[in-house]
Amino acid sequence: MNSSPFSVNLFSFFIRIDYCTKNSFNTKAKNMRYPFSEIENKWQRYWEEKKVFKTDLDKTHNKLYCLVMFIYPSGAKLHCGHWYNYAPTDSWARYKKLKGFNVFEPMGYDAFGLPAENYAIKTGIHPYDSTMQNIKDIRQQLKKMGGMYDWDSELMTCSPEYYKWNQWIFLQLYKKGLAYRKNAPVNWCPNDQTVLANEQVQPDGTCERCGAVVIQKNLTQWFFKITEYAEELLSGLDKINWPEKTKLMQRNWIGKSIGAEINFDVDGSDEKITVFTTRPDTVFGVTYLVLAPEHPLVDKLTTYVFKKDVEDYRDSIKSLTEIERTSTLKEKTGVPIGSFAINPVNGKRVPIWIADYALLTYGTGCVMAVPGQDERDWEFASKYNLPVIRTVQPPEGFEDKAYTGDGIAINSGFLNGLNVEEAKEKIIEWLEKNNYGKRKINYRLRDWLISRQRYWGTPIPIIYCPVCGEVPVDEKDLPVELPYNVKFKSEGTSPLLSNEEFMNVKCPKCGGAAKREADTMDTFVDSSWYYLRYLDPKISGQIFNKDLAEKWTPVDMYVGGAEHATMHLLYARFIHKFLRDIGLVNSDEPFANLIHQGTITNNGAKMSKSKGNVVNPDEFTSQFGSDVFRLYLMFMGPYELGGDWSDKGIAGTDRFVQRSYDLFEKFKGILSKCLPNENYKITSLNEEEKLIYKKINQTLKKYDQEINNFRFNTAIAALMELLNELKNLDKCSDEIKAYTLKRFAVLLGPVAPHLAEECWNLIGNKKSLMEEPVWFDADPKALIKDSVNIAVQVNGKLRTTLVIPADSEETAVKQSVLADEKVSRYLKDRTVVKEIFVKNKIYNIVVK
RNA sequence: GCCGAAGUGGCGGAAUUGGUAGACGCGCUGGACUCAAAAUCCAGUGGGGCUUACACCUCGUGCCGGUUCGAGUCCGGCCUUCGGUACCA
Repeated sequence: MNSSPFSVNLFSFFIRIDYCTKNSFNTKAKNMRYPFSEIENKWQRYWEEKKVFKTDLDKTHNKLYCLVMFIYPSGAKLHCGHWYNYAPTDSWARYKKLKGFNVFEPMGYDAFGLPAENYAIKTGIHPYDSTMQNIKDIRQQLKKMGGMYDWDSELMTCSPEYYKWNQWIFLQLYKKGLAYRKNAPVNWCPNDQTVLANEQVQPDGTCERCGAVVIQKNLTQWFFKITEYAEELLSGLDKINWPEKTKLMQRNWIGKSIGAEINFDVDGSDEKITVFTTRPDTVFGVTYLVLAPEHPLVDKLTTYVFKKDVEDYRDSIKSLTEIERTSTLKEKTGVPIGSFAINPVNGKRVPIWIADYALLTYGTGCVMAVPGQDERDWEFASKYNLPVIRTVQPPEGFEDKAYTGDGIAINSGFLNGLNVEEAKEKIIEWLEKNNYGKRKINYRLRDWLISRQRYWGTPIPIIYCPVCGEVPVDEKDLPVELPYNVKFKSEGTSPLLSNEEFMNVKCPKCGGAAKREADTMDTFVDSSWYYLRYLDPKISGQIFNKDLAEKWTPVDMYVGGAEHATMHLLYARFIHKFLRDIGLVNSDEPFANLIHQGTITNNGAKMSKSKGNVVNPDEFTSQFGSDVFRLYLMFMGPYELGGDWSDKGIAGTDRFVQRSYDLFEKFKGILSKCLPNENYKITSLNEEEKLIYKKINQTLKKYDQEINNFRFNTAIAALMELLNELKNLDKCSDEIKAYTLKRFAVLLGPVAPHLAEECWNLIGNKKSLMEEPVWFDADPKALIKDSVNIAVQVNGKLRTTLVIPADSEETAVKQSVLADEKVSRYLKDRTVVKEIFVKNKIYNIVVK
């Protein structure tokens, strides 16, 4: 080589490059100590080829149905939020499998829905095509995650074999009068161009899906009569193990109120006004009645003089949005209509008003106003100078406003002197006896509006015939297939209208020309019974395998987001109860246990494609592998809490995996050297062995408790503590090494499934861990502590800690306590007043 | 407004029935290895004080008060954040 300066430079330059490359290769090699990609592929292939996760559903002994809410196959694919939902739940399922349960964990696709259709409007790509593509991608991602899903049970709601049974359910409900059509004021989302159920409108009056402000429209729509089950939906909550807050939300949503209906005659008219009240005891204090402005009686009862005022008032209400109108912040408004009602209990003539605070959709749409006992009535009465009569004696010092508490009835004729509960009973008896009213329970829950003016959903199986009217499709003609060719222009009418071939049909009754219903069903119908179909998703001729459904439901563990509290989780309970009533299932509730994973946000906002803040798990799994990522998600914090996304700590779980793998590599094949006993006598072990033997057994116990209760973060912390302790495994006999590593590998099984299989295999096991599940219980003898640390306090302040033999009695402890200089110096020149001793915990001396 | 949950180091978070606050991890600091860096390993790591040092003292779980020998934990009154709900008679 020529030694010109140039070439020397060039040479050193190359050396440098070479060096860097080598180093970066080394770095990589270091990172690759645990070849996750190879190992994960290997075990995923093994599980799949050996059908390790195919559940034998005929074996119902120890059955455990573990379910996560199925996935909406959106274009954003799997994001961190999905992983956070699925991976820990899968770890729980694996834990149960290792413990010997026959676990069924299926996965499927909630494949109908708006986003795919909106995507079609934007891009022209058909919802079917985009959905199928998304499912294909998501299935691959799910497999890479390493879930133990039984892929033979996979289902998608957009297949005719599935949605046929949505239609079938519709027809069964229809037969029983539980699916019906009515004209009603309904929620309309101007952005999604469809109606929405009450449950799908957010508190601020926006659309649950897209956030647009929802408006009210009067339309004729299909409803499911969920209110028929209101009482059972309420009482059933006491029988299921769900988070209290979720049950409370459902209770509030159902909103049961107990009271009475009271009939008021109208002066000079044959009409009666029936009001609903929870406070019939206050009826003597009625000073006016209020009707909802839209109430049909208003037209009949408004007197000539008041006609214009009433019309003007109604117009002024119309210009307000529903949110403005129903906002509690807004001052109540109203006008009198000129008529008077007669109070049945005392014959008093009271004016009838209309006001925005009376809602047509609740109760009878008519309210008896008792300003003395109701805050809203008080506010209204003060504004319009209406009289106030107190009927319950307020406590002394009570200031000028409505009194809603308990007390003695006053100004109330034959009720005087009774307390609220007694008065309620007595007045209801009186009303019923005199035919002026009756006991009545009302619910806030409304019927479930299931029509959607959209394409990508289940067609409603109804035909409209000019002669026969509304005719249900015959069951044998199901499914009413969703045609492929339609125009995806969202114009507030159903896209199906654009397909003549679909729309025009012969009437099943008379054979004449008729039209199909062009609306589709709310996709929450699909998700109301999918857990039953999973058990035999290909079954034809019946909605699901009844025999298996009776054996396998209710679902033992259901995991999904809390945002479904008053939607999916309510609808599914309703449909389950209906299916029970028509003899298809034998349980009252679909989900026996429920857990909500917390929400993973990104910069404070929920991850969504539209917000552009979706964190893609692929970047982490390609760098660290699935196990490290799963571990990290579980280690982040309490599962039910969620939190804001940060990848800051992922290095910690990566190190844990690397170090664990190193340890097993180091003691590769240990089981071929020796077979460890079930347990060891502690006294036969050397000091290091003793410590490790105790630690592994303590960990078995702790881990078991933690993971059983979905406390993955502390379960993993226990494994990390164990691994730290295993630094000294070298100093143990081969038997103890084998004993410990066998158990450690099993503990890794749920939380790091691929790593665990590899480690299990490394130490010399032939069968895969998941193929032949193994679990070890802790040796109770190893859990016994022979010495404990007790805290020694003087006046409640920690002065020292002492190591003493476990279960030492007070007198023995006292000696060592008093002998300690750190303690005795605080006792000098003081008198001991009291001594508190808690065995194995604390010795506290109180001095003066 | 009402209902529910939660506030603990620089950060994520631990803490059985009231009994040694800060497990585990991240980050940071120092050291070892290296020509050097990365990786790895070892040690330290709540604030303040004091000491040559070992040690010791003191304050600390959103704020104020209470119960108790002892309070992150129980009680009363607030503050903040996040969910749910919105005139439901």
